[in-house]
Amino acid sequence: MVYNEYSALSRFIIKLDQRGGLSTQAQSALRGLPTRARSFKIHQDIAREGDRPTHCCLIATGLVSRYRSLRSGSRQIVSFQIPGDIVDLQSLLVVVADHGVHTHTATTVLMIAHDDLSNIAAEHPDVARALWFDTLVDAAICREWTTNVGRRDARQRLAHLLLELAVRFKAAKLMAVDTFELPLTQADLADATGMTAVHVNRTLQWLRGERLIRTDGRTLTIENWEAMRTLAGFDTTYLHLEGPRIPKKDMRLVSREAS
Amino acid sequence: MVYNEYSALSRFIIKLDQRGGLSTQAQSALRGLPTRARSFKIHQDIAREGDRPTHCCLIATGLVSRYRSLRSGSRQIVSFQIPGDIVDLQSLLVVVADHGVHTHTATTVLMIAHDDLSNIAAEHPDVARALWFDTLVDAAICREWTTNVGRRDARQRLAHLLLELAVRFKAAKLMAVDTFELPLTQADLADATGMTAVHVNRTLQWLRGERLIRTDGRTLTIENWEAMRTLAGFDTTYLHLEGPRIPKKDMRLVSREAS
DNA sequence: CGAAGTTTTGAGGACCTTCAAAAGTTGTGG
DNA sequence: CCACAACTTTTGAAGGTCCTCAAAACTTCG
Repeated sequence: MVYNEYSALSRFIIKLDQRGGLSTQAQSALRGLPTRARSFKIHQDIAREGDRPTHCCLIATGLVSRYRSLRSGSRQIVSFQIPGDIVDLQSLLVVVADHGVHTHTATTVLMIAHDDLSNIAAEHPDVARALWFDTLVDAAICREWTTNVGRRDARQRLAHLLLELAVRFKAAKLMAVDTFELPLTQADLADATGMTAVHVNRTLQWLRGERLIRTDGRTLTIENWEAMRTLAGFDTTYLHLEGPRIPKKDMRLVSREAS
Repeated sequence: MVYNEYSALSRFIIKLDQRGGLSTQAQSALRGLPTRARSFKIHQDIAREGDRPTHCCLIATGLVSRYRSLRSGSRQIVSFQIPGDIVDLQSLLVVVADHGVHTHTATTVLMIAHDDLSNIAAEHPDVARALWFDTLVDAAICREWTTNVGRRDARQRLAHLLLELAVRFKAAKLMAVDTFELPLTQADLADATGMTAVHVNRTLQWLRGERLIRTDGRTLTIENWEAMRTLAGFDTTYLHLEGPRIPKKDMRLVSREAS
């Protein structure tokens, strides 16, 4: 998987466009965004709790997680972000980060200054709407995670997480057929599902034994989608892949003065 | 606690204003919003999963929760909303609701048509920003809940939830001193913390025994804030009570054409 | 090739659940 | 205003899921 900066920005624009329909002006404005590429090694923190960032990070390549850490030393991963996602879009409005951002692979991001993004959102109502929608999907995924951790047992939890990642990779065209690279350790999966690494190990063995998944190194294959979906109670609605509600033409979220 | 419609809308406007500073024009525009009051009995569903709502609901009086229900019959509450909160602000952009809304007391809400709210957001950038910020705080609270359910034990979980509610009630000026009405059953607390009602009961007894809280019917008193905070690892940052980052004056999230 | 990290396995135990029933509270209709 | 039903809280006992600790096997990487 190789991406250059152009395709990273493109991926982002395509995602926004699929979701809400971006005007061609908005698209070219986004393409003109000043960005600065930055590389991170594996297992680095892109941001820390308490930071007051001035830039948003668009993931070009790699996999990152957002996490909260507790005084006890334990960690809860609250989301994964894949190429085309903006990490910390919320930082546009929220001053102080309430969570950290961690790389799970070598990662390149495009840094976009808050001011630049604000300006484009100001000039292009459809961009503002698309960005807002993005944060709403983020929230919906988070609600699903709360449900996952709160009310499902270990097997269901893990199955649900793996299905979510598979569906998101598919939607982002990062995955062919049923197999994808999942560069997460069992400890990472544990931090995302509220389990221990040991129990993740045993649960994965069970999923493999039931022929629901197959693993080969860091490659994961969903062997039996239907059984996985049934087991996990997985329903893609919460990912809101269908895009936002479009206001009637004269009811734009944001309108220019006259018109 | 008695509220009329006027104070409900006021409460909402005050909250937005505290958070971001609303222009006086924006405030009066919001005050002029056409609303329709609607009453719900206790234990009713204001909305269901799969709904496609056309209105947002501003809570005037009462306590409601948003929840997801699983095929297994269990339920996960993903947030509580109190007077001055808008439930389903996300429905402005997200077509199909991924969760239900349930009343825990008799509740009155002000229904605000999506179109009306969109229009005001379109004309007043500071309103659009305030609404967006509101959804971001919602997401931040959800991340904290995921962490709570995923990585804290029963005592910490329950303490954390009670502290959050106490702090939010205080911020909304719905609570004097350390005592407030909490019209939730132990089963409700269980659904919010991912526990069983039985274990909530035992955990509450422990909290009472340690003199951390006191209960009298549906009245809850935080007896020892400091010990509760330490126990739960509670830090108010995630509630973002300080309000949003304000873009530089010519860098508004949304700008009128000329200016 | 050695060191560090990851996966796997085992054993014991803790936390929390489940089931069941009693005690207490609230709400409703006669 | 009492009686009764429905709900909520409380208690007990038994058991299962998941955790902790520990160590071995395996993999990755410099």
